[in-house]
Amino acid sequence: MLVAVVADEVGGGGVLQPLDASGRVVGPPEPVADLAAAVAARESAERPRWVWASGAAVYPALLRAGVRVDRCHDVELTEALLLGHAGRWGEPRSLAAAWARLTGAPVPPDPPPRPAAPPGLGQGALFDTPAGPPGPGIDALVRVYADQLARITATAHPGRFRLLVAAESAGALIAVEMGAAGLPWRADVHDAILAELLGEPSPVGGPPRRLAELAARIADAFGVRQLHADSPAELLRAFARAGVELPNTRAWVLRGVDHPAVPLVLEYKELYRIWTAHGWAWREQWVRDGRFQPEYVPGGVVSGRWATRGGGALQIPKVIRRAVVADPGWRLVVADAGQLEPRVLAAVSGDARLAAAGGAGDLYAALAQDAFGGDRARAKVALLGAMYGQTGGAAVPALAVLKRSYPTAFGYVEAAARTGEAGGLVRSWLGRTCPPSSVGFADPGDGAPDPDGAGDPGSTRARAARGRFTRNFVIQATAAEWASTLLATLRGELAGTDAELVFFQHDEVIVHAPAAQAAEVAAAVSRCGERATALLFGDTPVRFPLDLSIVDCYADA
DNA sequence: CGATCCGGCGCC
DNA sequence: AAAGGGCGCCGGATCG
Repeated sequence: MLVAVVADEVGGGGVLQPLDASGRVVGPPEPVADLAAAVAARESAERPRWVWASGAAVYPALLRAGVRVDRCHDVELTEALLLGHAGRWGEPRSLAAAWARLTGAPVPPDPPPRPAAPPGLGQGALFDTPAGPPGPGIDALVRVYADQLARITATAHPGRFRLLVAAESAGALIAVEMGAAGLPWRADVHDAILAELLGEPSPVGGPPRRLAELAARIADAFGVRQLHADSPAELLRAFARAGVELPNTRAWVLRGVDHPAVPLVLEYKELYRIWTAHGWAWREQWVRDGRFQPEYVPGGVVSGRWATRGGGALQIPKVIRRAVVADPGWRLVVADAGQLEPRVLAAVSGDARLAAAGGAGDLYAALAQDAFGGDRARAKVALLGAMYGQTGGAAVPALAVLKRSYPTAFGYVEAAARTGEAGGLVRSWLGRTCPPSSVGFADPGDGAPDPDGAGDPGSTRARAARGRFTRNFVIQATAAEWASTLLATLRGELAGTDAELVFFQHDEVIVHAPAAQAAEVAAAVSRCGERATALLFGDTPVRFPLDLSIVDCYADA
């Protein structure tokens, strides 16, 4: 059963429209005065798949009203996937835009992305329904949905694309729920970490004690009175005065320099970053009532990975993770898909020999045993180099071994690279399509000098970069699909329990669960990993094992 | 002056 | 050891 739903602009009402399995209207539309109540009643009665314009727009208000739904079809996310598949990446994806394309009307641009809102803000209905012309009605929604079903059927692998759409739509629900739940965060532990690393905070908002000390010692080492160690330009000048010419001040460049300031600068950079990116100001802005509540953006990355808006949730430094602590009587179930991308390559390429290695718990070790004379490090370098497009350094001989022993897998990523270099598009396993090369490049031919050709899509350098991007895309995007599928099935398993999904980072998921349920949750995560593998790849010999731990503190996982 | 670019680094 | 893919975020530098 399907039910299309649109929310009124104001007042909390809306319209429901039952559909049959093929998207055809069944009976008249039903205006309701209390949309949340109507959705809740229908959900408990028949668990329909809800068809709506955008989960990100519709679901937060429902969730605030205490209504959870099991399944949905997210028209906006689906439109983006379908446009990409048709090589029309970047065209407006809103329901209004899709409706306009269907009727030949002028296509409205998508609204600009809303800026990041710290917790406590953005919770009002005001933010969900910004003032503007009324959106398309229920008829438009129903017809765009039917059109999307037809376009999905016309894709190269409709079954896979349906799975992609379902996982992407589920992701929209999970993102809203996970953002609302938040990651358990102990502000007192966070402060203790900061005090230990940085010393006392400055009362006037300046650098904390240890940073100030380091800055003074760095200035001393250069024999100057004062120096902004966080300014790359000043650092370069200071090193130049000391007779050291550097191309930049990146950490790995500095590590090769013999100068007494180097270890101080490296320590300064590390601590400075923690202070500015995850220090006291960050904690005050993003942690409320013991929870860090970032806003997740499913499909926010072209490869299908999630992004976040504000808070840097996907870049929490390891040292700060000690502040992520389960509530008393609860546990964190942390699951990490180890070696996900090489396993994806083994599965999608159809390379039987690599797939056999992928059946092992340690793929790199199996590879080493099979073809690299037992040298695990070399096997790892070869596989990563093949997926990232590495062309130089120690990876070269290892890549030659890989090419000889696993020609099918090697050929898979090579073909993706050649397609990209030639200006073509590549797709993930389920059918997500990469953006065209024009995206992300400045308009060429504006007469600006560009000696190395970095910004010119036609240059050798740009073509090579494009090849590395498409090479990686087919793997990274498929890995994201495996992870989304796991997440969607796990959400289903956790429904009706007290356990909550609280974090998701590319290939890693955290569930906050009552201690007594933690073992059961861990088993569920395992099952969902196996189900994701079967849904994507059928009966592949490749395994996708999860590193599972049940801990009080994220840092102990 | 604010807006935008860029270097640098955190995560995967 | 060196360097390939994807991001977000910060502050400094620079632009208009």
